[in-house]
Order: sequence, then structure tokens, then C-alpha cells
Amino acid sequence: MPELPEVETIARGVQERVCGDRIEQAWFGSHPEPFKSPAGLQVRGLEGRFILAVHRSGKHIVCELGTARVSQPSAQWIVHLGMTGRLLVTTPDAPLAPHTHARLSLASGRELRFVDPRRFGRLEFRDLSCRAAFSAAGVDPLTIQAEEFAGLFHGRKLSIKAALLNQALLSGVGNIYADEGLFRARIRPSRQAARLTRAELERLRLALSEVLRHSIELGGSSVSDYVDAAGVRGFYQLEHCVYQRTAEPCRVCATPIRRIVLAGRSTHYCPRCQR
DNA sequence: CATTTCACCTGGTGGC
DNA sequence: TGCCACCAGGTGAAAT
Repeated sequence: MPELPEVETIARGVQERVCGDRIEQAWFGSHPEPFKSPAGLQVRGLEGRFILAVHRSGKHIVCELGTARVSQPSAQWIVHLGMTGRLLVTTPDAPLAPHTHARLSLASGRELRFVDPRRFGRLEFRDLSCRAAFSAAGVDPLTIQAEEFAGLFHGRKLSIKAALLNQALLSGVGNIYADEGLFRARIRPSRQAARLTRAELERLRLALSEVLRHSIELGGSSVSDYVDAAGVRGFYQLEHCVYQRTAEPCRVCATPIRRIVLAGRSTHYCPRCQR
């Protein structure tokens, strides 16, 4: 489900609804996979704290926590949604979705719920008195400048598609936006990253930024079941030019879109537009 | 080191 | 209807 635009949309929705709220009670399910920190530690850390702010870092949602409504953050709750994770703000009586792994009941009467059928998502609690604040490893593709962007790919022998998916380089680009960005930059995904010209890299940087910003405006891509913090679907899937459009006509030249596998992931491109 | 492959999970779809 | 193969927004460990 969640790449940069979807995670940004969810983080904004959670921020709007629970900022300033206090966590009264935390409940965690019994499957161990989603808990990067022990569940007991997360429950003890979360209960009683105030949610000061919620923001995105790469594909992570970071909740800043404090001991008073207005205070410096003393801890963080970090949510990664994996492939199928959802972070929802609901009323307490809303039907419990299958695969709900965490529920935080809030002083306002609302609930923050983490739901994840495939359990690839991760929940982490960080005490800032013991550890540094979380920050994603790679650079954010919305703010990176030309020079630094080009530098990321210098000397890299893998495909540009595989490089874009590497979160240690850029954080936030996943399978959908790598394909859509490469289409708009007219670059074939299989090209070796180090062989792209400076002009191509700059087209790619701008294309990625435009695609990601446009998707945020439309609330992200709802390919199968993605919804935002309020349970509302996004609309960017209607703008996709190549992703999951195998054999359909290119929106620019009508050539059938091709599907190949790169870096173990489905990759879609127009063989005529992308060289 | 850089790069590739695969396992981790559940659920939906489409062929037979 | 049932069974099976295949596919899916991600990532991190193991192998090369």
C-alpha cells in the first residue's frame, strides 16, 4: 500500500485528528511480527503520554510523544506500514477490522488503530532519553537538489529502477512511483544507473518530485485497499501511466505497455517513449 | 563493499 | 464450487 504519498496522506490525517490528544490505554495483539520493540515496553511507554505531532520520514510515520500537552518530545512511536498496513483514527465502537494489531484509546474518545493483514509492518517505541530521534536513512525525494540527486547514482552498476527502490539512497520511492517517475522522465527502467546523463538525471529528479506531489494532492494511489487515516481512498491510481497497465496502450503514443521483472519487482514501461 | 535473491505473511484473482 | 498457481504498495538477511 504505502509509498511516500500514501504515508504522507496518512500522517497528515492522523496529525489533524489526534494532535494534542492523550493516550489513555494501549492494547497490542498477540502476533509478534509487527513489534520492533517488545509489546510490553510499547504499552508502558505509550500510556499516559501526549501526542505532540505526527509527521512522515521516508515511508515511516513518526508520532512525537511528551509528558504534557505542550512539551518537548521525550519519546517517539514509529509506524511502518509494510505492504498492507493501515493507521486509522476511529470511534471506539467502530467495528474491529480483522488483523487489528494495536489499539490506542485517546482522551478525546477516539481510537488510533493499526491494522495489517500481511504483518510486514512494524511498530517501534523510542525513548529519546536513551536513543537519538528517528530519521530515515536516505534523502527525501521532494526536497533533494540536483547535485546531490546526481551524486546518489554515481558509479552504481545496478538498474536505475533498483537504485530508486533503495531506501538508503532516496527514502520514500516504491514500486509505483519508481515506474511512474521513470515514464515521465522517458527513461527505461533497466538502464544502468551510472550511465544516465546529467540531463536525464535532472529530468528524473523533477519527474519524481512532480509525480509524488501530484499524488499527495490526490490522496495517494488506491491500487487495491489503501485508505487514509479516515478510511478514504486516494485517486492517483487514475493518473497512472504505466503501473499495472501491462499490454494497455501508452497514454502518449498508444504502444502497448510492457512488464518485466527488475530487482525482483514488477516493472512497467513504454518501449517507445522510454529509452 | 555492492548487488541479487529469497523469505516473511495473507488474500484476491483467474484458469481448469 | 474447489483447488492451485500466481500476484500484490516493502524490507532485511543470506548468498553471491
